[in-house]
Amino acid sequence: MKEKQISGAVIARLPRYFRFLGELKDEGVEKISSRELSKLMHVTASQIRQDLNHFGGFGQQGYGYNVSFLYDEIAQILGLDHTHNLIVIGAGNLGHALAGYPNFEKRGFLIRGIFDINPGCIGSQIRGIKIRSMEELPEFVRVNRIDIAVIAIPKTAAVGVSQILVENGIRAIWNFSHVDLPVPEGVVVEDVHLTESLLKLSYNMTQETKGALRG
Amino acid sequence: MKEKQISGAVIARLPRYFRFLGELKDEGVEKISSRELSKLMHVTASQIRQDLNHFGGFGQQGYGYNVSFLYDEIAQILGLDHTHNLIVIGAGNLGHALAGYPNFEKRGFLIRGIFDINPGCIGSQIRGIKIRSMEELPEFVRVNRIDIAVIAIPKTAAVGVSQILVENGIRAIWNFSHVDLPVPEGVVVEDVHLTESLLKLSYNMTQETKGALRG
DNA sequence: CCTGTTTTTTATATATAATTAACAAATTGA
DNA sequence: TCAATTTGTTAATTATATATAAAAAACAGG
Repeated sequence: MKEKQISGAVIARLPRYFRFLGELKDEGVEKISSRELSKLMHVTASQIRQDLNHFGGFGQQGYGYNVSFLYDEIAQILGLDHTHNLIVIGAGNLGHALAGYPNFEKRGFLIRGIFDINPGCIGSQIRGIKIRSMEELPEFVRVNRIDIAVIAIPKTAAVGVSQILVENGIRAIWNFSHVDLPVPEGVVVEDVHLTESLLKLSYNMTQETKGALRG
Repeated sequence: MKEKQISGAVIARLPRYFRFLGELKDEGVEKISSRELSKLMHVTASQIRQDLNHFGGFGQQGYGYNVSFLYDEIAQILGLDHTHNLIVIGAGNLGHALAGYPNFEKRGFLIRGIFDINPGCIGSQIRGIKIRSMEELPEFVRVNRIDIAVIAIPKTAAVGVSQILVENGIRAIWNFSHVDLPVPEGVVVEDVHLTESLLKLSYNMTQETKGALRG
């Protein structure tokens, strides 16, 4: 009954476990111990065991973890046991790239629509999905029961659009705009701030250079 | 003389401070206290003060922080006081989007070349930058003193390309492929694994739904 | 079909790291 | 001059990661 709060750090590692297990599964590996997996992933075996134990005892003493079973369990934990309805806001370069990425569909994230303000591109298609005008957005989200919206528009427009989305029942926003979106309790936001990622890279590179100069 | 090791968590927050300070600067704000900034950024004032103090005493008691000065200081810490030479590997949807993003150039990240294996697109241009064949890559990196390579190609090719890059003196890789790149000491990698980000979003959304069902 | 040894998980304890709180010292501005 | 601010820094708290100990299962050999 009581909720065990799982830390964000653990959650953030889960998709990586999932990726490695998927690869092992594809290679036909049947079982793996935390020690073997730790060598593969370059994390401690202790951390792997503790992370997985937050969600249940998936392993067996003396045996290890069954790759296929663990893979399926993590898929369920990540919410991949059913499909999700997605829309992409913004048909610029980035929106185009995201809408055209086939791997998302493989995981059950189905792109139902693309929206843009530019009249020049409205009506054209990306991978068979029509680009619609922003005026259609509110009704489309409600009628098609859209779960997730991908925001790939400039920051000046992003906050306003996110409000419209929230008002019409969106449950999650994958935010690529350079702004922190204010959303009410219950709506989930995952930020991908590419510029910030590049700046982090720049910092680390600069530090390496300094280190090299010192010897 | 001795190196104070600054934690990754602090580094990861630095670009966000930089973003907010940039916005304040644009709005003409001259000074700000850690308390005001904390309200704006939704972090504790204590954390702001402690984070900034890792790099130096930029503030003044009774006054706060000078926005413009602090902005410039962080820019320097992030390595933005000089330009960087970039190349993009992969002229697919994502490579296209990244190569076409004007904000990177504004921050001093200059895209010097784009590379692809597809003969169909070699020779064409993105924002005036020619797409070249992969055979030209090694020499191009050396001759043009490329600092950073953006990897936007499938994982099957990514490891091989990263080795070529390292051999020719690349110092940092911004990795969008779904694989962990093995690089030697001194070469920096920043991963942007979009699928993993989406899975994290999916998990958090799933949890919210469960929470709502319980009431 | 046991049995002892090895493997490996799970549970627990310890160590490390990160965040928040507290406060003295400095500065401002009336 | 003095009260109100606000930093830099030290201390306390909380969170996270690692190491250790205990329990369970597997397996080889008789």
